[in-house]
Amino acid sequence: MSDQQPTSTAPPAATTPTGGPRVPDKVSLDGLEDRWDRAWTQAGTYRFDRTATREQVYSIDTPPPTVSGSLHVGHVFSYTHTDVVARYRRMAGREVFYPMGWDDNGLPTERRVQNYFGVRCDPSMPYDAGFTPPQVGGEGKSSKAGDQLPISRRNFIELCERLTVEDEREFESLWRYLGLSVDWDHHYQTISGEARAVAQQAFLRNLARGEAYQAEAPGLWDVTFQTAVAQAELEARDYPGAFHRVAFHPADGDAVPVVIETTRPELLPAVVALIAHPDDERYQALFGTTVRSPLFGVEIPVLAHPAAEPDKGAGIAMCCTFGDLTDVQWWRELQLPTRSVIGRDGRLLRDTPAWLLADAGAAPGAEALWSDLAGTTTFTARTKVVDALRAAGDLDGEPVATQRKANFYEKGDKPLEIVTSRQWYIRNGGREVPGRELRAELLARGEELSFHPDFMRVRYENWVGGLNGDWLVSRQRFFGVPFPVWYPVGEDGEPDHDRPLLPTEDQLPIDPSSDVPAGYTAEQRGRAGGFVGDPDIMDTWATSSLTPQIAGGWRSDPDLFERVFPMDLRPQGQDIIRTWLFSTVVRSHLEHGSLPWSDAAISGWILDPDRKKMSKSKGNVVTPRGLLEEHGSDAVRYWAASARLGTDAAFEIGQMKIGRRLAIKVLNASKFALTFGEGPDSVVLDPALVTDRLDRAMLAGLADVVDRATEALDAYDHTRALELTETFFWTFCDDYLELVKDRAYGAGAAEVGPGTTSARAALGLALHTLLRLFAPVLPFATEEVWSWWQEGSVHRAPWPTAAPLREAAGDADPAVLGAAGAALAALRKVKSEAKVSMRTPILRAVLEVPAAVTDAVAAVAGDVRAAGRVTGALDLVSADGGGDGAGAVVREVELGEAEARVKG
RNA sequence: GGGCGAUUGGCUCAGUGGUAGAGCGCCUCGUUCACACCGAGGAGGUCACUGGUUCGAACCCAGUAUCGCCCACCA
Repeated sequence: MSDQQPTSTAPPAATTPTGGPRVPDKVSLDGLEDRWDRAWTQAGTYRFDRTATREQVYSIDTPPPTVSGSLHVGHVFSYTHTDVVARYRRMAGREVFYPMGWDDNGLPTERRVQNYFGVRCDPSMPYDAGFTPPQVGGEGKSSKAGDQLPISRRNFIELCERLTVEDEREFESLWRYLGLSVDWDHHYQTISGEARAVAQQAFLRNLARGEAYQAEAPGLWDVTFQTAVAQAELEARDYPGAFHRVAFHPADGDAVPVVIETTRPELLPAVVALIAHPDDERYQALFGTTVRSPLFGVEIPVLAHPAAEPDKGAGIAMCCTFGDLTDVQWWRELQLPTRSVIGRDGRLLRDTPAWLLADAGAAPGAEALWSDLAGTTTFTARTKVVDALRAAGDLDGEPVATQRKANFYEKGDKPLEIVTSRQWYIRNGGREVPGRELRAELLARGEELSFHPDFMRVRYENWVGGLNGDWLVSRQRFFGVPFPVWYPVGEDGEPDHDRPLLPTEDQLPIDPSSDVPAGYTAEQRGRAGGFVGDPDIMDTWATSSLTPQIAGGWRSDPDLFERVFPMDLRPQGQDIIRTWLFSTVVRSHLEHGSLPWSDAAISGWILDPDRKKMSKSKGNVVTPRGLLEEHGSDAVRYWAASARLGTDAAFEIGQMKIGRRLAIKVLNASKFALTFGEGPDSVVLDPALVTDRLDRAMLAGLADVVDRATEALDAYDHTRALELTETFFWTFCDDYLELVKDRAYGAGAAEVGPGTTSARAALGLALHTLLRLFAPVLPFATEEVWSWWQEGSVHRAPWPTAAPLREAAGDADPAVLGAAGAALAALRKVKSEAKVSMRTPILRAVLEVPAAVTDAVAAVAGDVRAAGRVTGALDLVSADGGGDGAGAVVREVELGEAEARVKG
C-alpha cells in the first residue's frame, strides 16, 4: 500500500460524455478502501429500508465485539464471512438488516474503566450528577481496589459509555476499512439504557411466567471474583494435587480404621459422612455404623450410595459440604447436615463451627486446631491438617502427587469452591420441572435450526443433553445490568425474598440501588418496614442472549421488530455455542415461542503457523489494521472467504497475496476488456450480438458457473462459489482474452465486423457477470471497475442469472473454450521448450487434437491462429483411439524469427 | 471414558465410487503495446496405516495411529 492517501472523495463519473466506459490509464488498489467507504456512506448504499416486509428482509444477528479488548485477525476472518453472506443476499434481492453491536457490558470494560479513571463501582453510593473522575487515562496506575474511588453504578456506567465511545469509533473505522456492509445507523451497545431495559423486561417476563426464580443452594463460586459462576462458564483444567490416605476410626470401639483417599484433607472438618457403593462387599459391614473423623472427632455415618465408585480411590469417599458436585448430590439425596467451613473469600471461617466445639462432642483438641486453621487459605489449611494427621498417626503413608482436573471459572485462576448462596436462575431445561419438558423442547429447537456446517449441531445437542442445572444468571458483581427487583424489609429488619417488589415495564431501565419502588420513599431504604434493592447484576449472557431483541427494537420499535424477527442468520464462533447461541435460543423460545433465527453460521479458528489457536498470550497476534493496509482489504477478505465455515484456517499471508493478485487482475483484465473499442458502442450488453462459436462457448461456461455459484451461496458455501468464479476467471484471462484479443481489436479490418462485435458483446456480458460474482468477496475492486462503465453500485446490482448468458450462448458447448485453450497451450509449449518468445511466429504447424473436439477447434481456428501467432498453415489432425482428454499436441512445427527487439 | 472434526505433492487446501487436482513455493524460459503486485512451460504425490465391500476405493465399511476441539472425569 502506498503512503499516498487519495484526495478525491467522489468516485469517477461512471461514463464519458459519449456514453462509453471511462477507464483510468493506470489502475490500482491503493486508496480504494477509503474512497469507496466514503462513497457508500454518502450514497446510503447499505441503508436498511425499514418499509420492507419480513419476507423481503434478510436479518443478521451480528456478534457484538467486546470493546475494551482489541479486534484481532480472528474477528476479521469471521466478520468477513458474515459480510459475504450479507452482500450476496442483498444482491439476490433481499433487504438486508445488518446492524453492528458493541459489547461493553462485562469484565473487560469494568476493569478498563477502573484503571483508566481510578474508580470502582459501589452501588451503595448515591449518584453524583457533577462527578469528575480522579484521573483520566491512568492505564494500569490504580489497579489496587483500595486506591480506587467508590462511585455509584450510574456514574460508573456513564464513565463506561464515555470511555467506550473511543473504542467504538476505532472499531467502526476498522470495519469500514474492511468493507463490512453494515448499516451504521443501526448499532447498539450492550450497556445502553435500551439494552438494560430489554434485559430487565425480558427478565420480568420470565419471572411472571415462572421461568425465573430464586433459590438458596450450594453452587460453584469463584473466590477471587467472589461471585457465583454458571455451568457455561466452567473450564476444566489440570491441577496439581495429591492423594492423602486418611484413617477414620469406628466410633464404637477400636476396630480396624476405615481408610479413605482424598485430595482435599483441609475439608476434614466439613466431613458429614463416608460413602461407598451399596454393592461394594468391602464395606457391607460398615453401612449403618458410625466413625469419628480424625483430629476433630466428629461422629459421622457410613452410608451407601450408587454414585460412589468402587474403583476410585479406596472405594469409599469422604463426603464434605462441599468439596465437589458429587458431595452436593449426596448431601441432597441422603439429607446430610450442612457443615460449611470455607467462606466466600476462599479462606476457612474465622469463627469455630458449632460442630467442632467440645460441647457438641468433638475431640478435645478440635477447637485448638481450628483456631490454628481459621482464616487461612485452603492451601495453608491443607498443610496444617496434613501435619496434624501425620502427628496423630492417622495419615496412612505419605501423600502421592497426582494431576487432577478441577473446575475453574474461565476468567479465574483458582479452582472453584462450592458455596451456599441465594441466586437467580432461569429455566433452561437443565433441571426438569413437572409439566414441562423444556429440555426436549430446546433439543427440538436445535434440530429446527440450520447449522452451517451441519456437524456443529452436535455441540448444541451435547451441551443441552448434559446440562445439570438451570441457568444461573445472577452475579455478585457491581457493574452490569441490575435485577429490577426490590424486597420489602420486615419489622425484624430481614428482607422478604419471597415477595419481591417489581417495577412496571414502562419504568425500565431501573437501578434498584438508586431507584425506589412504588409506595416507598427513599428514606425507607434499608430500614425495618422499608425496602432494599436486589444487590446483584445479571450475567453478561443474560444480556447478550437478547441481541436479536436489542438490535431489532423489540421494546422500543415494535414495527421494526416485526420486520426483522425471527432473524435469518446468527454468525458466531464455535466456542460460544453453549453460551451465546444456546442462551439466545432459550430466551427466544421462552419469550416468542420460536427460534431467534433460522440459520447459524459457525466460523472456525485462526491457527498460527504452529497449528495452535491464535491468542494474545502467545504473542503472535498481528494487528488487523496493519494487515489490511499492507495487503489491501480485498486481499485479506479473499483469504478469509477461502476458508469454509466451521473449519479452522491457517493464518497465511500467502493466501492474502493471492487475493491481492486476483483483485489487481480484476482491475487490469476489466480495463483491457473495456478498452478494445472506443465510443458509445464499444460495449453493448446485447446477447443477440454474440454470434461467434468461441464467444458462445465461453458464455455457456459462465452460465454454468453462475448457476453453481448461486446454489453454493444459497447453501452458505461461499468458498465453493469463490472457487468456481475464480477458476473461470483465470481461464477467461489466460485463454479467452488471449484468443479473442485480435478479433476484439478488429485487427486488420477497416470496419467493425460481426466477429469483433460478437467478441466485444461477449466480453461485456462476461465482465458484467464476473464483477457481480466477485462483488461479495472483493467489494472494492469490483466497485471500482463497475464505476467505470455502470451506473449505481455493484453492491445494489441484481445478482447475476444464467438466463441472458444462455440466451447468448444458444446451444454452444462450453468445452469448446477448453479445447481452444488446450490448442493454444500446445502452441505455447512448443515455444517454451524452444526457449523462444511467445511472440515468435509459427510458420507452419501440425496440431493433434482429440477426435471429439477436432470440429470445435477447427471452427475457432482463426482465434487460435491469432493468439498463437501462426502465420502459415495450421493443420489439425485427430488423435485416433486412446486420447480422449482435452489435451492437444504439436506434431510438427516450424518456427519463424522472433520479432526484432529494441536493442539497448 | 463418550463424541465431533482432520490426516491428499515442501506449504495452504479442493476433490463422497471410474485413469490423482489447484494455488503458493521450486526449476526453465519469456516479457515492458491490460497486468513485474507479470506471462508461458515444467518437475513434484504408493491420497496416515491395516483389513474389508466392489469389476473398480482418496472417496463406502471396520479397526489402528497422530493432531485439534467439545463433553464427562474432581474420593
